[in-house]
Amino acid sequence: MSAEVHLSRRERQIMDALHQRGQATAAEVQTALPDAPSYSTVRALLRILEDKGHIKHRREGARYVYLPRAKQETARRSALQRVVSTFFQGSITQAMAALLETADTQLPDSELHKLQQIIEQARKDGR
Amino acid sequence: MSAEVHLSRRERQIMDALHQRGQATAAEVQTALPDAPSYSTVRALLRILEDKGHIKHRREGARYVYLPRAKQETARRSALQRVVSTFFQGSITQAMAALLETADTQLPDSELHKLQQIIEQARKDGR
DNA sequence: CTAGCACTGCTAAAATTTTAGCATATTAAC
DNA sequence: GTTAATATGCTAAAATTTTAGCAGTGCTAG
Repeated sequence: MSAEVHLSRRERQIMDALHQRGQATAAEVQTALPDAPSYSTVRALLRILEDKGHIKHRREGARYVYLPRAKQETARRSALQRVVSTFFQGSITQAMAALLETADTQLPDSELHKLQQIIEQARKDGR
Repeated sequence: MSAEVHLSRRERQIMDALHQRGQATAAEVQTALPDAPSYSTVRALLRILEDKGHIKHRREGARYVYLPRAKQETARRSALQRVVSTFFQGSITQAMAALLETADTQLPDSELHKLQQIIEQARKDGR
């Protein structure tokens, strides 16, 4: 379990695929990768990632199902923090504003309403 | 200018440093990198990134100041999209909710108020 | 129980990335 | 205009990453 924090290009791609899906078999990961490499390549990388402690696997019949070791919530949080600090100088408000504009189409009013409620709640909690 | 989209580990680190700062000299990039490599290593990578078309440089007296070639807004947008699709199954609302909780400390009420206004505006625009 | 299929483990070669160092250029001070 | 300090350009070696393929294992159908 090397404590390496910085993933290589392929390793990151695989972690992304797993985060997106929650879990996946080697074959699923393979098809999910850009410029999909050979099957045995994917398995080698999965083994490396497991070695490094980033993922774990569960046996399911004949095969392994891989999943991230960190809780989804933790992974989400740190991904967001990275983006906010790298691209928005740490301003959560700015990031949220950009997020609103990111939508391909306008968010449905119901979603916007939800957001208003969430923020309203945060304001109350803050007191 | 190879059209390679997927950056290597170091390349990504350098792009992050540049995005965070807007622009930087080779020396500044060097100190910004985790496990800072030698100066000439940084210069080599900067040249490679420029080759690939990801960054450009401006001469400033004796030295170069490097900066991302993509507009900040574009970079921000695609970074957010990646996070939303990888970690939030595409749900902007969920991402925003998580963002609110991400704050180390509660966001100041004034910021929350700003957000409410932004959302209010979005609702109006949506009509 | 056994053959066929689909999977994993491992090893080593290929490809890419990362690195240092030497050669050369530019600036600024004197 | 010389010199010292600080840059960049380039090349090739070192290190890491990525890959394929072979050997072995477990499942499942007949």
